[in-house]
Amino acid sequence: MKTTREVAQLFQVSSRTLRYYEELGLLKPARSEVNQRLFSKADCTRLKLILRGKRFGFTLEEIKEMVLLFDKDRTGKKQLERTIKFGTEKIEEVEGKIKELQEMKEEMEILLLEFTEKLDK
Amino acid sequence: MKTTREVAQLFQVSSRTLRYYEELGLLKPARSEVNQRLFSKADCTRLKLILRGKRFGFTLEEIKEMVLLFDKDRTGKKQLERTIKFGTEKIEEVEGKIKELQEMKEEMEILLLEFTEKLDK
DNA sequence: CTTGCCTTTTACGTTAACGTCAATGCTAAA
DNA sequence: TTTAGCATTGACGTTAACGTAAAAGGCAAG
Repeated sequence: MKTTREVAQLFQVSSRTLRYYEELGLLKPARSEVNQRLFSKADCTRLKLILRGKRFGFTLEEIKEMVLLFDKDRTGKKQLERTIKFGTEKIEEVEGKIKELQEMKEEMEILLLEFTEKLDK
Repeated sequence: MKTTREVAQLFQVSSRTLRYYEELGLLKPARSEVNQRLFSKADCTRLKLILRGKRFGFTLEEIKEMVLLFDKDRTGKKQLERTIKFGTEKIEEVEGKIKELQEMKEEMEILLLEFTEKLDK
């Protein structure tokens, strides 16, 4: 169990950010006897997911949607089917992003090559 | 040469957004005799780059930096070298993002598999 | 010519994602 | 016991990226 300060340092975010994520229902750290936040390993994993989502331009609302869907124990068949559908969609989105990034990379490499040639001659 | 409305529709952004990008120096469309914006093919290409950057969570400031660097004719050797260094860094960033996305995809696929198995039995 | 639809600039409004500050409280050290 | 160093909850401030409304003008149709 880690304190706010520890987690903040570990992930390079402010304590305010952690409180904000809790406010939005993205994190639910336990509390000590004196009401201090205690982050479990699961909380840290979740935070990692949140920060990764952010790095790819997802909003916190979108991230919440994803985290909550993949988090809860989906028992009912209907629920399970919806989760699977959602997951499949998200995976396709990610695939699309990967393709786009690869295009981007190639274009940048071509540009870079041109510049390098200019430099060489 | 396309008008604001045409470009806006084509890229699914508002006219305000186009004006805002011009305000920031990201776009520099020509003007007609009656002072209306005219977007060349180059402007459209640039807009495409901007929107792609946004989709990956870059801020408009970062995008501006990239667009301007890759845009201008870099003549001086020093300038060229700096551009190449910057470009190399950016490509590495993109590579990192691709890797991370692939990890993300794999994790999601594992999760999905678990859910699917639950459903099957 | 005037009505309607487009554009322009100016300027204030809005929302997400925090930053920052104040007031309060526990507690370990001096 | 007082001082210092943490954490807590409000609550107001800030910034990026636009939205939106107002005022003015071009121009083609009726």
